[in-house]
Amino acid sequence: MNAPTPQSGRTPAARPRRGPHRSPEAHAAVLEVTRELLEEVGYPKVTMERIAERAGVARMTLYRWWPNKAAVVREAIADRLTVRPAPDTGSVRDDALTLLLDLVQTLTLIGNPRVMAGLLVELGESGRAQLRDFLSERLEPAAVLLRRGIDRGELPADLKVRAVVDSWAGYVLYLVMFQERKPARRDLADLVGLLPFRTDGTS
Amino acid sequence: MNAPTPQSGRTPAARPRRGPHRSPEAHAAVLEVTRELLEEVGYPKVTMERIAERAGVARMTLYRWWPNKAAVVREAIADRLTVRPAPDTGSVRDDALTLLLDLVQTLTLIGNPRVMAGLLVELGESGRAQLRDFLSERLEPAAVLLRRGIDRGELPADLKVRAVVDSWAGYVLYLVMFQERKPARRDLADLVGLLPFRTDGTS
DNA sequence: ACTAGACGATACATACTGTCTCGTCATTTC
DNA sequence: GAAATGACGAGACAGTATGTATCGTCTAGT
Repeated sequence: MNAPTPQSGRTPAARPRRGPHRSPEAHAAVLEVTRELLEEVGYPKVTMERIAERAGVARMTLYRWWPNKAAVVREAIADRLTVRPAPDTGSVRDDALTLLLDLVQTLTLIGNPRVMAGLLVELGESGRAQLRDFLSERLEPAAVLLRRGIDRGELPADLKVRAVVDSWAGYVLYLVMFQERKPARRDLADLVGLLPFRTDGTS
Repeated sequence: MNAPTPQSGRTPAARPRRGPHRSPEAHAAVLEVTRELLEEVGYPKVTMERIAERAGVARMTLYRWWPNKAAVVREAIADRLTVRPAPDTGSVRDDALTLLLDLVQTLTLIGNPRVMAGLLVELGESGRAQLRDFLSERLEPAAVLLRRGIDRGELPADLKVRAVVDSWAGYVLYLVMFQERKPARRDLADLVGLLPFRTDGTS
């Protein structure tokens, strides 16, 4: 979502500096510990104090690098999320399943209610916009995949790609966040099976 | 979700009591003000102090009737949610659209990120279970509607009802909560249009 | 050797939560 | 009416969180 080092700003050529540098171990430890704590005790009970203690740093050090708790949490999650291109094995049915399984993996972390809820709460307007963009970006490969299916004649030309993609995203988020259930391969296959394939309507 | 008066407990015959009674106006005002504040400033900034101030009661009065802030918020939202049966005009396509439009209305309140996020955060394990049950209950009519369609032959017998319902719920929640966009009638019609109607495959 | 600066420790102001106590006053029953 | 019941407001309080400021120390680069 955004830069890993909030303060460094622009230092394109990495001009060497005097004195000691920011400890990379501490940085990584903080993010790791934050993720652990989020899952263990839930957002409200993740305090700067607790993070500092378990990461083995002073609380001041946290405030030195992050403006507030929300920023720490945001970065802790952000550096675990990547976008992958849509697979292309020739079968929309198979590729869609692969893509959805992958999406489940991503959203199982971000969608964990203990994690996501805290984010949504503290994130404020701009943070929510970031999240929105992240999700959209993360879903683009699904749209690509569907359009490819249309081009190849596997799917009807008038398929509402947007509707399908949004319903897929919603499906996964709904199960993970609200039903707190990780959809199985079978569930996802059912979901894909709803698509109006031109060859052989049902499985 | 639960009882409107947390403390009254069991008083089946409403045995008359001496002295003054709990002010119904104050009670209603608190809930109303809480809803207002949730939308205005978001969960974290909704404090007991602010609620009390705007509702024109003492902070103590809040703690007299609710154990904590989460309880106030929960009740404030709960008394705005109801379950309605599935419509039945004879056409699954039309009925589904009606039902989805109605679902959007409900989830636009509960799904407002400012509201929902706070709930998820503070609600804890049991609260999330309540929410889960509420959503499931709220979605049951959709399943009924689809099964009716299958019985009447409008939809194939092997339709994965569960998958459709969950994807509908997810779709609406995703748009409302994450994209912060209220789906239009058109969008919902597209969604319904994805169903594999036996008569006339596409719209 | 010198020095910038990262880090830890500590103290601090502020804010919110939730508890407690007390005095006042409206309501309901006798 | 009169008395009792208890809802309410006001304020004090402890506990805990956030976020800021200051200082001394120690270390990695020049």
